[in-house]
Amino acid sequence: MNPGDRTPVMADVARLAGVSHQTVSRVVNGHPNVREETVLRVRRAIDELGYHRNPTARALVTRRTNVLGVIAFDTTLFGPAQTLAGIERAAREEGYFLSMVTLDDVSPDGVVAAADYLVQQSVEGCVAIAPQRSLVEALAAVRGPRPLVAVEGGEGSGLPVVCVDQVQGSYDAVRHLLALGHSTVHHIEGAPLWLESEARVVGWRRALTEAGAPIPEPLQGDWSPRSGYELGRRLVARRAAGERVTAVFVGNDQMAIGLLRALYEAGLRVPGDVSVVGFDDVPEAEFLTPSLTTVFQDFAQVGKESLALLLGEIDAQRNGSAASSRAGRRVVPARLRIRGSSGPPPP
Amino acid sequence: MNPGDRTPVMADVARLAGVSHQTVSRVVNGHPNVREETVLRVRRAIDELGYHRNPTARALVTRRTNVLGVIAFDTTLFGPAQTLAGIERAAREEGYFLSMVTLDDVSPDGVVAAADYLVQQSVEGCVAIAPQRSLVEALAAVRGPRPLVAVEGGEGSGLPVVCVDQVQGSYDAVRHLLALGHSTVHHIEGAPLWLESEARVVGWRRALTEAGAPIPEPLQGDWSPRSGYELGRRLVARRAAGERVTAVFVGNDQMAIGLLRALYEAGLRVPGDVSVVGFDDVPEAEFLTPSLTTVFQDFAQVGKESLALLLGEIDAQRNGSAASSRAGRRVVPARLRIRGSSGPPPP
DNA sequence: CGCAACAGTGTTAGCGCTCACATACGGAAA
DNA sequence: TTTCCGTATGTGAGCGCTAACACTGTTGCG
Repeated sequence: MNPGDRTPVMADVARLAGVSHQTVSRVVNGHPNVREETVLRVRRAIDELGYHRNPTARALVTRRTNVLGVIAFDTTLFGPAQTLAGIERAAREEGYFLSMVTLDDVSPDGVVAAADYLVQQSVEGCVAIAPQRSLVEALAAVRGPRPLVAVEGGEGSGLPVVCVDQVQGSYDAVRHLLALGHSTVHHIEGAPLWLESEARVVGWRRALTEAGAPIPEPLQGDWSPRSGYELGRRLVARRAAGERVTAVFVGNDQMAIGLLRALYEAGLRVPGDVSVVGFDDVPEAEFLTPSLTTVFQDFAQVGKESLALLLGEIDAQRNGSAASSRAGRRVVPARLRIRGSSGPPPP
Repeated sequence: MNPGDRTPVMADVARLAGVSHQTVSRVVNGHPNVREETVLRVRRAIDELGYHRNPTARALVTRRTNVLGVIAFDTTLFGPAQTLAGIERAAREEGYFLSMVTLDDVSPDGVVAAADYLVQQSVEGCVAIAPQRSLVEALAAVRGPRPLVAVEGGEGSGLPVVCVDQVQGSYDAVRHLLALGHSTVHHIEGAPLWLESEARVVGWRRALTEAGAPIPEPLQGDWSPRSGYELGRRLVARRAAGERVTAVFVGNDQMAIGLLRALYEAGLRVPGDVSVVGFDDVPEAEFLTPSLTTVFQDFAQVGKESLALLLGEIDAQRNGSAASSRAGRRVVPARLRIRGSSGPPPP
C-alpha cells in the first residue's frame, strides 16, 4: 500500500484477484458456489490490500444498519450501568452494534431529542433503560425509533417490557422483617416518579397489609446516600418522639448506607435497635458494618432478555407479522440476600 | 401516509414540493441561496411526509459517519462508568454518535476483536478507556481504528492520553497521613497490571521516600470490596504479630470498605487505632462510618478532555497535517477529600 | 443426443444521497 | 447595449455495495 492510496474498495480487490467485484462480494459474504481456488485468490488479494467491506455502502443497499440504540437516563447508577453492560454483551454476541444516548433530564423535549437522535442514526431497534414513568410514556407517545423495548418500564405503556420483579423482591424483604418479629416496617422510597420506587412501595405495602401491620407514611428519597442519611435523621427524630421504628426497608443500598450512618450517629445499633434492608445488592453491601441484608437483581439477565425481546420484535416486523402481539412483559425474579443488618426487634 | 408506503426519500419530498431533489438537499442542509418561499414549501412537504434524511446514504457519499467508538473494559466499575458518561455527553454536544464495545478480558485476541469490531463500524475515531498496560499496548500495536485516544493509558505507548494525576493524588493522600503523625503508611494495591494501581503505588512510595519513612510491602488487591476485606485481615494479623500498622492508603474506596469491615471485626477503631484513606470518592464515601477520607477524580472532565483531544486528532488527520504531533498527554488533577477515617496515630 | 439442472462467474441496475457543474434570470458595471 | 456577476435552481454522476439476472460450461438422465 503506497501512501496516498485511498482505502481499497471491492473493485480494487477484484482487479488484483482477476475476478469481478461480485465474486469478491460473494467471497466476503461466504456465499457457496464459488470455486475453492477463487476464494483463496480473493482472500489473498483482500489480505494484501487490507480490504474491509464498507458497512455504510452495505447498509445503504441492504437497508440494515446492524445498529441497535440504547436510551438511558443515568448510566452511573448501579442498576442502569449493569443493565447496559448486559445489553452490550448480548448485542455483541448477536452481531449487532450499539449506539447510545443518555438523557440529562426527563423533560419531554429531552426524550424527543434523544429519540430523534437515534432515528437519525437509523437504528434497527432500541432498548430504553427507562426507569421513570414519564419517560416511558413520552417514549411510547413519540414518533421515535421502532421497534422499542423498555427496561423497567411499567405496564400500560403498550411497549414490550423487561423488568425485575420489584414487587416480589420488596414483598419478600418486608416479609422477612415481619417474620423476625417486627410489628411494622418503615420505608424510605427511591426517587419520585421512578417505576422502581413505586413498585417497591407496592410490595412493601402489600406485605404489611397482608400481615395486618400498620402502614407508616413512607419517606421520599432520591436514591442518593445523602437522602438516605437525611431521611434517617428524620426517622431518628420520630423515634425520639416516641414512634416505634424497629425496621426500615430502604429503596436501594446507597440510601441504606446513608441510613446506617444516621442511625450510627444517633447511637442506635443495627440490627439491635433497628433492622435495615436495602435493594440492589451492590458489591460492597456484604462488607458494610453491619453487612447489609438486601435484594439482588440479576441485571445481566435483564439485559439479555431485553435484547432477545427486541430482536424478536425486529424479526416480527421484518416478516410483516403483527409485531409486539405476543410481546407483553418479561419478568426476572429478585432474590433476597439475608445478611447482618436484619434481626429481631428489641424487646 | 398510506400503509404500505416505504419511508419517504428526498425525491418524494421534491415531487410533493415541486422542486428538484437537490433543492430539498439544500434546504435540509441549511444552504443559503434558496428562496424563502421555496424553503417553506419544502419544509411543509418534509413535515407532511415525515421525511428524515437517510444518514447511511449521506455517510456513503460524504465519507463521514459521524460515529465515534468507545472501547472499554468494565463499565460497571465506578471510574469507567463515570468516564463513559462524560464522553457520551461531550460527544453528543459535538454532534457525534457513540458506538461502544466492552472487552470481557484483556487477551490480545479480545483487543483485536474489539478493534476490528469498531473498524467494521467505520468509526471516525475512538476513545479507549484502557486502564491496563497490556490493553494499551495491544491497542497501540494493532491495526485498529484511528485516530485513537487512550484514557488512563500510561506513557510510552505513543498514543495520545488523558488521565487523572494518580501519582499526585496518592502522594497527597500519603502526605496527609504522614502529616498527622503516622510513622509510615501501608498500602493496599488495586488489581495487578492496572496503570492506576501502578501509579498509585508510585505516589505512595514517593511520599514515603521523601519523608524518610520505611516502605512496607504493599498488599495486592483486585479493586473488589472482598479483596479489601481479605487483605485487611492480613494486616490485622500482621499487627497482632507486632508490626506497627496505624495508617493504610487503599487503592480504591470499595477495597477501603472491605478494609473497614476487617478492622471492625478485629475490634480496631478507625481512625483511633488505624487511619484509612481511599481513592475515587464514590458517593457513599461521605456516609460510611466513619466517613471516608479519599481522593476525588473528576471523571466528567476526563471524558470531556479525551473527546476534545480525539476531535483534535480527527481534524488534524483530515487536514493532512501530522496528527498527534502536539498530542501527548492531558492530565486532570486529583483532589484529596479529608473526612473522618483519617486522624493522628494512637500514642 | 438433447435437454434440464446446476455450479461458477460476470453484468447491470440501483440503494439515497451530495458534489460538481450547467442553466436561467435579474441587476450592476462598463 | 453588452458584459459580468450573484442568486436560485436543475441535471448528471457516482459513493461502494448487493440483488437480480444473464451467461457459460459441466454433469446427469431419459
